[in-house]
Amino acid sequence: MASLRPVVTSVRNGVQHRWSSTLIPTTREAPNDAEVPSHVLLHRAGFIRQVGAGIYDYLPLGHRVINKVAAIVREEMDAAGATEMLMPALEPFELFEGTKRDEAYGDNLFRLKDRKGRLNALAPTHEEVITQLMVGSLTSYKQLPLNIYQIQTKFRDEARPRAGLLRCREFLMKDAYSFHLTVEGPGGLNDTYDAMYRAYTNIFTRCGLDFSAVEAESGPIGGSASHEFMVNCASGEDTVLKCPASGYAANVEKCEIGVRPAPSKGYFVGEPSGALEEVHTPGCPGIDDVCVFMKVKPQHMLKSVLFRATGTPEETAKFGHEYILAVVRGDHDVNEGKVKALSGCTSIAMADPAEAIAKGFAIGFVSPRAAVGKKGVLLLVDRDAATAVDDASGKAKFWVTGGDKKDHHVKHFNWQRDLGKDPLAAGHEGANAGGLRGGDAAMMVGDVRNALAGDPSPRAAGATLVTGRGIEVGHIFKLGTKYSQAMGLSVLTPQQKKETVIMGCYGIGVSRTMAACVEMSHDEFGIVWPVALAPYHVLIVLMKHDDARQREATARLADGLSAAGVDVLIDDRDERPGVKFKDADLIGIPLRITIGDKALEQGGVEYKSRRDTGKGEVIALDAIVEKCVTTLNAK
RNA sequence: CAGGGUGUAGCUCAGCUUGGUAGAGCGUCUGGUUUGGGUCCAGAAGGCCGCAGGUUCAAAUCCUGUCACCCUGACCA
Repeated sequence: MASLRPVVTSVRNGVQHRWSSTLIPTTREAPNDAEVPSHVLLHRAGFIRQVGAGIYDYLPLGHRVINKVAAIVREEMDAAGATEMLMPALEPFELFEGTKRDEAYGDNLFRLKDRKGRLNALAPTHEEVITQLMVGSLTSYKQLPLNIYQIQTKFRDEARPRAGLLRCREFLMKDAYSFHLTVEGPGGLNDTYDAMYRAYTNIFTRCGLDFSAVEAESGPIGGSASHEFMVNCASGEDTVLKCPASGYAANVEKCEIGVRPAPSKGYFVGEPSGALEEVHTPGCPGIDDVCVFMKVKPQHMLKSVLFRATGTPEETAKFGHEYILAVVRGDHDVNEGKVKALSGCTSIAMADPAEAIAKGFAIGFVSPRAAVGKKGVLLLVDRDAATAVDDASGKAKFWVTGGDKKDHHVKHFNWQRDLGKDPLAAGHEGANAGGLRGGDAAMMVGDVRNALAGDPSPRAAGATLVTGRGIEVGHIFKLGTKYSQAMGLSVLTPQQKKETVIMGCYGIGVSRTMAACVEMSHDEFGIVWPVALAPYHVLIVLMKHDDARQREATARLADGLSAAGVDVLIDDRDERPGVKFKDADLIGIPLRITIGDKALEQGGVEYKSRRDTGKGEVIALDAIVEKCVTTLNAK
């Protein structure tokens, strides 16, 4: 039985797989609930199948792509000094209670009871688990810094899974956690954060993706600084803003706005555009409804959004206000992070409508006047809303805003005449000491809206921001001590003092990266994989699967390619040529070699790149391996 | 969570308004034909009409409930 003895080799060959021996269920039509290109194409090309809402099978082709992404991630993480481990997806629920993330995540956290009735969670991410592990493992500064990662399935009970692999309830993620004694200096958090930034740049570059690194909010994970890595793609669900002059880039939640020139006459100063007039606007609580009903443009409306301070009673008392009313122009969006920053209140949420109505706010019809004469209401006015003169036309600014009673709006609102107090009054006290106009301590002017294309850049004078769309595939955070503090992770310093460990965390959506790549790189015929992520490098299309000469040429070619480290898929199906070519375009392997009588008569085979149109070129059999390797390496 | 939509063959869908024993195309299987961009012909298999209840002599069809999935928003390391 010598022939059955396993052959052990250290030579790294590419694989040779046969279409007829694997599962590649291509379809002519996609299921009707697939809408985005990546979902349609990954389904049609036989990479994925839906199992439930936000839950997918990764078929052999899909799995190979996932593994290629993961391999690149591993190489770059390892090269950056991180080491891999594996944590469980199933965790005792108490872990999340300890850090209050059961509340922070809310319904997004999968909960399940075991047979003993104990509550467990399916992990959406692993800060608690790894911090607990470190509490039992780290004792000395000598063990730091440390950067540990894993590639593992994550669970999030998304309110609305959508867009195929782009927003799933179960997905594959690489998450890394780093531990430090200091932020600055050698071995500090900043060192590792920068190393991860470089590693991520390497990873997504090697994947062949067109991406941007942008400044971001850190979200419920908490922490101080954060960057998102976004695949640039018109169909992306996130908006990013960039300054072409300085290279500054940020997502819309984070993006600062440069200096916006103040109105020529000053904030709030100017004559009314007409007599204040009440308009009956039945059933029109929204800006869009009112604009249609009253035939005004959104930029002539004042939008007032009510927030409530949600800190502890002590925190709210210290803050001094219970509600915050943010006013922006009707065509602008309130930015919650900027409301927090300007107000100085760190925990706020949209006010509960019922509660707000009970407090006298006519939700849906609120104007800035609603903040006047009530106790504990801070009024924040965006710079673009705090004007009374339209500098472009030189005329009085025409404002429509809420009537502060149900189903009514007012027009010709003027800040000085109609606010109910003098917005120019002196007395800049406390939180309002920023020097901007804004009446008393309960009123401020500043930046509380999302940045838009055309806004001044915050990093380069004279430059304006441009917008693009992106798909988030990576996110790095400086966590600080949020988890180490809560869970008691500390080490002894050289001075023999206990010091709380400083942490960072670094995520990559592995399965989402596959989908983002398809979103970015496809055409009307199918997927166009970059070489690095393609499930196979070369597809050999065997025209006559039972022709001896063609089979022999195919075998020789496949051996040559795989020996050179090239992954080969052989389409050996008994199908008509048209079917095979259509499927070849659909699954998007970078290089296609057709073996048929036509080219063989000339002693060659037909060679075609997926990106090229047309029929391809005939290459001599003894030159084709080198041609493929050269082309693949050049990409 | 709010609003909207869809559940009929592996996939795309028709049939439902007006109740009468289940249809097409694609795919699959068989035989023939064809053989370089989703051939052509003939035949076959394949359905708890999402599930439960109700109305009726009779329900894919009407009514009630329920579940699932999708879209828009809210939400979202």
